[in-house]
Amino acid sequence: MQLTDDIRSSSSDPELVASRREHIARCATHVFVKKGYDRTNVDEIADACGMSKGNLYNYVGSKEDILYLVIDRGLTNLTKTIEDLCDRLSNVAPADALREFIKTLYRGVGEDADFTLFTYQETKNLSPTARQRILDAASRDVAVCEELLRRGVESGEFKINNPMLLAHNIITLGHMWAVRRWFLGKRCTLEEYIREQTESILKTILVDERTTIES
Amino acid sequence: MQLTDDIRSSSSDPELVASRREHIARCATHVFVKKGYDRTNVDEIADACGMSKGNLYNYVGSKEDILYLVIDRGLTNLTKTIEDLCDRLSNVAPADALREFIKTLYRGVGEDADFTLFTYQETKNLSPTARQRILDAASRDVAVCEELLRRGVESGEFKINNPMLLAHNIITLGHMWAVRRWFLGKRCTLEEYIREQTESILKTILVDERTTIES
Amino acid sequence: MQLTDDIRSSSSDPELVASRREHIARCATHVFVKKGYDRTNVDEIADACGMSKGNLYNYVGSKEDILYLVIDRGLTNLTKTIEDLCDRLSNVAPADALREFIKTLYRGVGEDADFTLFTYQETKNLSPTARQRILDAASRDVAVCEELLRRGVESGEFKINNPMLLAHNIITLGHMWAVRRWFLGKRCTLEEYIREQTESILKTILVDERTTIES
Amino acid sequence: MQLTDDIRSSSSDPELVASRREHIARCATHVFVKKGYDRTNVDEIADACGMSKGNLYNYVGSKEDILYLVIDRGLTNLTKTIEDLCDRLSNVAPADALREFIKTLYRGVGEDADFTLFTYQETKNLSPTARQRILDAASRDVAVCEELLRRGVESGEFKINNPMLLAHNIITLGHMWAVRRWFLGKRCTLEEYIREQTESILKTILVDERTTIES
DNA sequence: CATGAATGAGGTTTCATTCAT
DNA sequence: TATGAATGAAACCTCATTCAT
Repeated sequence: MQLTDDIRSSSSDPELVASRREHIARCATHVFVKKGYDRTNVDEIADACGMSKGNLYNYVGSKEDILYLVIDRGLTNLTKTIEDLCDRLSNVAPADALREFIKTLYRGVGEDADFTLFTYQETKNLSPTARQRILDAASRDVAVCEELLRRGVESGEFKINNPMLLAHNIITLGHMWAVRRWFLGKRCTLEEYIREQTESILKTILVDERTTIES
Repeated sequence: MQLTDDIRSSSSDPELVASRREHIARCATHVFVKKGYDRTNVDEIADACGMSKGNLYNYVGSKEDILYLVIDRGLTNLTKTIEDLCDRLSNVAPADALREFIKTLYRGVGEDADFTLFTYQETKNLSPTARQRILDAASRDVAVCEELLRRGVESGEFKINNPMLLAHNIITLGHMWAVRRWFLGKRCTLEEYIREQTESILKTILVDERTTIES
Repeated sequence: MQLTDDIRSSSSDPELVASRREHIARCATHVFVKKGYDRTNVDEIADACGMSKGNLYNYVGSKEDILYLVIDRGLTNLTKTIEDLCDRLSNVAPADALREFIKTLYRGVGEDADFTLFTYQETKNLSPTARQRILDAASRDVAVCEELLRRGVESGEFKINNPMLLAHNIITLGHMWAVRRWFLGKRCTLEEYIREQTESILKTILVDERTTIES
Repeated sequence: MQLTDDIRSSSSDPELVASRREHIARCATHVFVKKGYDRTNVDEIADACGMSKGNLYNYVGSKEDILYLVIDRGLTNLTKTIEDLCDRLSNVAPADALREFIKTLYRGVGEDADFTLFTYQETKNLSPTARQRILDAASRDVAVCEELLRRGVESGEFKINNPMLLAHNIITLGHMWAVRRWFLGKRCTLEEYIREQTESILKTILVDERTTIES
C-alpha cells in the first residue's frame, strides 16, 4: 500500500523517486521537529537534505507534501513495529503479551518523543485527504491493540467492558509520555511510567488477580 | 492573579486595557481555533475584534501576545471551574466527588473541545517564559485532581499506588476527548466516554468494590 | 520678524500659541537631537512636552512644523548671540574683535554641539519654503561675520582677498567642531581648536604681523 | 580591503554577490541622494536596481545594509582617488603637490556633491559598528593629507603649527562646497572656490612667500 | 537530473493625524 | 482647551514556488 501515490513529481524513475522521498522524509523530520512546520522554510529543508531547492521540488509538489512524507513515514514505522510485535506475541499468554506490547510501544514513543509530539501539533496542517490518511493509519494502531485485548477476553483471561476504549487509552497514554514530557519528565522515568501504567491497566482487566504479580 | 502583567500596551487606563484584552482574547479565540495560529493573520484578528489593526496594537505588543491572551484566558477559565468544583466537593464522599470531578471536567473539555485541541497544538509558539506560565497553570489542574485523590486515600476509601500519575491520567484522558475527537467522536458519545472512563478508574482504586454501583 | 507665521494652529489666542510653541520647540529639541527626526515619533514629542498628542496638534500643524520650530529657535538663538556680540564689538579693534567673535561663536557651537550637528542632518526634511527661511537665517550669520572682516579691511588692519569666503570658512570651521566631533574630539580640546584656528586665520589676513601676538 | 564582509546574503557565489552589491550600491545611491534614506522605501530601491524586492534581499540583509554599501562605495572611491593622487605626487614639490591635491579633491567633491552631502546627513543611520568603519575610512583621508603636509614641513618648504588640524581644515572645507552649496553655489564657482582656498591655505604655511605665485 | 537566482504576494508592525468626548 | 483612542496607509522583510541554464 503506497500512501504517497498522489504526490506529484517530475521524475519518471519510480525507484529513484521512492528513495529520494525516503531521504527527504528522514532529513526533514529533524528540522521540522526542531523548529516546527510553519517556522521551517524550504531552504532549511533542502539544506538538511543536501539537495538544491529546485531538485527537492522534483520529488515533491509542495512543502505540505514534505510534511505528509514526514508524518507518514514516522507513523508507518511505529505501526510496523506494533504489527510485527503482535505477530510475535500471537502465541504468548495475553497478560504477558499486553505487558510486552505496552513496554515496546511506550519505549518506541519515548525514543521518538519529539516526533510523537510533532504529530499532535502539525497534522492539522495537512490537506483534508492527506490528514485523513494519517488518521486512518493512527486508527490502525488502536485496532491492533484492541485485537490483542479481545484475544485476552476470548481466552477468558481478561474481562473488559469496552476494549476499543481501553485500547485507545493504552495508546494515548503512551503518547502522553511524549506530549506532556514537560510534566511527566520531571516527575518520573519512562520505565516507572511504563511499569505503573501497565499494572494499573492490568489490574482493571485481569480476571485472576494473581497474574498481576510479575518481576 | 494577573498573568498578563508584562504585555506592553500604549494605553494607560488599566481598566480599558483589561476589558479590551478580554474582548480581544474572546474574539481571537474563534479565528485562531478555526484557522490555527500561524495561518491567521492580524487583519483577520482585528476584523474579528471589530477594531482596526492599529488600535489592536494599542492593547497588545505582538501577535504572540494575542496567542498568550487566548490560551491564558481559556486555561484560567477551566482552572477556575475545576477549583470552584473542588471547593463544592470538599464535603462529598471521595468516590462521588471523583465522579463529579471527572464529569464536570470532561464536559468542560467537551464544550471547549476546539480550544483544548488548540492548546495542544499552539502552545509551542509562545516564548519560553509565556510558555512556562501556561504550563504552570496546566500543572495546577493536575495538582488539584491529585489532592482529590489523596483525600480518598486518607479516608481509606481509595487505594492508589501513584496519585500523581493517576491524576495525570484523569486529566489527559479528558483532554483526549477533544484532541482525538476524530477517533472517539465516531465511536462513542461524550457521556458514554465519561461513564466508562469513570468506572474504569474507580474500579482500579476503590477499596470496597460495592461503592462502584452508582445511580 | 515672525518666522512662524504660516504654521496652522487651531488656537485663537496668539500669546498662548507663541508661548506653547516656544515650549514645544525647547522640549522637542532634546528628543530630536537624541533620536533624530525620523526616528522620533509624535508620542515621544508630546511626552517630552508634557502635553497630550491631541493638544500638541492645536499649536502645530504637523510633525514637520515642529522640526521647523526647533531648528528656527536654535538658529535664532545663535544669530542673536552673534549679533549682540557684534554690537558690543563695534568699538573694539578689528583683530581683537575677530578673536572675540571666533571664540564666542565656537564656544556657542561647542555648547550646542548636538543641535548644530542636528541642523546639518535634518534641515533637508523641511519643506522648500521652511528650508529656505532657515538657510536665509544661516546666511545672515555669514553676513555678520563678513561685515566684521570688512571693518578690518577698511581700517587698514586686514588684507583680505575675498571676505565673503573667509567669513564662510570661519563660520563653517566652527560648525565642524560639532559636526566632526567624532574626529576632532579625540585629537584636541575646543580651546585648542579655537586658539589654533584663530591664529591661522589672523596670520593670513593681518597686514602687520606683530598684532598676532596675544596674551 | 573588503569592508562588506559581514553583510548576510543568501547567495553563495561570491563573485555574483560582489557584482550585485556593486550594482545595488550604484543604483541605490541615486534614489537615496534624491529622497534621503528614511524617505526612500525598499520598493523604490528595488525598482532603481531593476530587481525584485525579494531578490534584492538575496544580496543584502536589510535596508541599512544598503545604506552601508552606498556610503562605503562612495567613500572608498574618493579615498582611492586621493591615495592614487598622493602616489603620483610623491616626487612633486610640496607646494605644487598640495595645490594639485586640493584641486583634485575639491573637484571630486564637486562631481559627487550630492553624495558628499548625503554622507553628512545619513551616516547617523548606520549601526555603531558600520558607522565606525565609515568614520575610520573618512579619517584616513585626513591622514593622507596630513602626510602630504608633513613632507612639506620636512623639506623645509612649509611651516605648519598643527598639520593634523590643517589637514582637517583642507578636507572639510572641500566638503563644504557640497554641504553648503545652497550658499556657495550662488556666490562663486567651484574653480574660484578652489583657487581662493588654495591660496589662502598656502599663504599661511609657505616659508618663502614667492612660491605663491602660480599661473 | 540538478541548480539557485528570481519573483511577488503576503506577513507583522509603526505612526502621523483625526475627532468624539 | 485638552485628551487619547482610533484609523489605515505604508513600512520592512520572508518565503513557497518557478524556470532558465
